[in-house]
Amino acid sequence: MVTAASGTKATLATIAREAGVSAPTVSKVVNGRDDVAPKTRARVLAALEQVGYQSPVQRRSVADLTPVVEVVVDVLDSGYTIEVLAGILAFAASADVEILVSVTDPSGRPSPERRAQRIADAGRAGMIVVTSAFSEAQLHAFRRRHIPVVVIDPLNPPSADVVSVGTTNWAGGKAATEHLLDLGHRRIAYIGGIEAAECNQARLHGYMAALMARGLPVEPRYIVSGGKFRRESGVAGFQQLLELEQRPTAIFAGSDSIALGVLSEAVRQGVSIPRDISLIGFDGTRQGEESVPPLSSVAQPLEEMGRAALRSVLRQARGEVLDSHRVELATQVVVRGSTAPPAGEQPA
Amino acid sequence: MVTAASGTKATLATIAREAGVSAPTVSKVVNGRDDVAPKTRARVLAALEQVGYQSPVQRRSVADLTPVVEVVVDVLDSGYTIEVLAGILAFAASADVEILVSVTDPSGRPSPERRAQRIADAGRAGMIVVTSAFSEAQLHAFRRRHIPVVVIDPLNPPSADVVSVGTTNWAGGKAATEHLLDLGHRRIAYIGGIEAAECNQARLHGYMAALMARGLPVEPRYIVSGGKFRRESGVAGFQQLLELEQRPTAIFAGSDSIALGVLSEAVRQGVSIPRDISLIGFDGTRQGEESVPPLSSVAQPLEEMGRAALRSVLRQARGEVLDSHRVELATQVVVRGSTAPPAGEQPA
DNA sequence: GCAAATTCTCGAAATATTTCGAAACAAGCG
DNA sequence: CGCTTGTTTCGAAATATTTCGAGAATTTGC
Repeated sequence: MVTAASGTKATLATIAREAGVSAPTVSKVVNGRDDVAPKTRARVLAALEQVGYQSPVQRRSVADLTPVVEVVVDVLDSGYTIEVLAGILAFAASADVEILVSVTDPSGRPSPERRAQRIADAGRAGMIVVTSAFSEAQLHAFRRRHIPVVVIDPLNPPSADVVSVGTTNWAGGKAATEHLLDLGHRRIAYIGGIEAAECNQARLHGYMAALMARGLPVEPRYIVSGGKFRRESGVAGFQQLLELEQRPTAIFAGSDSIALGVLSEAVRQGVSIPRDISLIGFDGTRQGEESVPPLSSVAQPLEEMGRAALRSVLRQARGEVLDSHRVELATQVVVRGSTAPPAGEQPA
Repeated sequence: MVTAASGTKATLATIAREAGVSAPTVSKVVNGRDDVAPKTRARVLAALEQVGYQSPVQRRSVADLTPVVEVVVDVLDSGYTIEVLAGILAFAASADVEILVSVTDPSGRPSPERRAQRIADAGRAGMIVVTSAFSEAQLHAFRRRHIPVVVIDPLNPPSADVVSVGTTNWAGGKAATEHLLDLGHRRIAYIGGIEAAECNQARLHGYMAALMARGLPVEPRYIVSGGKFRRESGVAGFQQLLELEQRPTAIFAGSDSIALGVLSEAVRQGVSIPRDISLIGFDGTRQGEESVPPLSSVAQPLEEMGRAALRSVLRQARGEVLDSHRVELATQVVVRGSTAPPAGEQPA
């Protein structure tokens, strides 16, 4: 992209001559006005690309203004999102960046296309997408405008050229299941979140891998999925599991929110946790820590993820080359009060 | 400020002639460049004032760009803050406003003065301060620049000319206490948050008013305070109350976070809630709703408060006159599972 | 199918901003 | 006090953006 401007600096007029249009038209393209025909726009864009032009306002804005990074979240009521956000904000304060939070309107009111357009036009230094599905096309639109994007725990499998931050979901799922196996459990259920989500798949497969490694069968009736990563999924999933002839003795929930749903439904049904059924969540949120009994969980370094994401965005904005397009932080099984050996058995 | 431009529209050149400088100089003043001598700047500013000039970028930015409102929070880990923020974001999405969140750095790194300066310069449409203490001087700085500010649940008592949104803390404190009294409790404790905070004082006085109205004495040993509105305060406060010779039979906690701290410490100490001790919180957060047992609480319409604050900011930004500088939304006692008649007694 | 109305494109002219260098002023030094 | 050097302030010229109107393209109305 670095074009050695041979002698003369690139000005609007240069581009205009190159593209065979007037200077105002080039200005309009650069500033994203919409009164330019697509064909003309393309021609100007090509010329722009060739010469590597930067408008003075652009030059200034990267230098002076404190950069603004837009964070897009889907819902704000999960402990997960909040802790990631807290990590981002903490790092932002020390890095002298401002954070603009927006919620993906489920109704998709400002159409995704327009959204992308606006974020780009508003001169954001970058964007962090938290657990939301963003189409490949949209992400591409940002890349074309050189706006760095980092996706945290992408729902869609991270394509090679999107930077993403996540955790070792597969390893975490395996570790959680192994923890339950080590306690002596053999009938272990998995209650998942959004079925197609990359992280859900990884956790589920980690769970299956752990079972298979011990020569245990994977029982489809013990795998519940189809909801979201939310309380209600836990409530519903637990009810479903209770109806089985042979109940599981332990449950691995795909998120802490789901686990908390299981927990409250268990209390309602008179099932004691961990005496009757052991329960382990995923995320390691503060909410899980504070429940009664405190929730065993696969802790993700949520705040660290937020920090890592923002750090990566800022690096990209500064034009540094990243070592890797995918950062995976380690998960860790945290044993608290919701897991115990199955009734009447000793740990293996 | 409305000056009838006689015939000719105001352009930079007009101002320049008026002030006896060149057009570029006027441009620099308008755009806040710093290579203009203070004296010259003043002269230009005066001419600008006279004619009432608005630069085209200004004209555009007020019309086109979606306004940005800055939300300043102190911590992001309380359910309170999050729900207020959710309310703000929900309303923002429908009102086509963007929300910039910043956390008040406890170290106060970018000095408050500079912060105010920057927020003003960055062209924010307004600002919402959540439960943070902002000095009168700072708020005044914003008012001078015509940037609307709304404070949610101010720590300092709201001065007459600052717009604030809050709830009926006194009435809520009274209602919570009355609920416990109605159940038959007579020894009722109060665990407060930040002692000097306006809302804490109001809740405490509501509590005292309810006791006094029934002819009951206010026992200082039943009033614990000095912490923050956080879990730890509940843990510590509960421990302190347990050491009393005559334990209270009911506790009114100054916030849900505090109540959750009490709850977990009670479990640890083997005290059953509500059988041994009744507990009621304040805020009505989702976290309280989801605890075991679910927490009785004085519900504040948190999301509604966020919405109300943003609505008020936008109204002010539009130049509308507000009916009132203080909005108080009603609280409501929500009885869930953590309150019951005292052991061995019947409700009155 | 054609004229009228509307919308879309684009560039000339008007306006605004940036760059850059030249005065004006200030400070250090022999 | 002259001279150099550095800094500030300002405007001419260069560059960029906006406005606005005229033609082209498209839709609408009949």
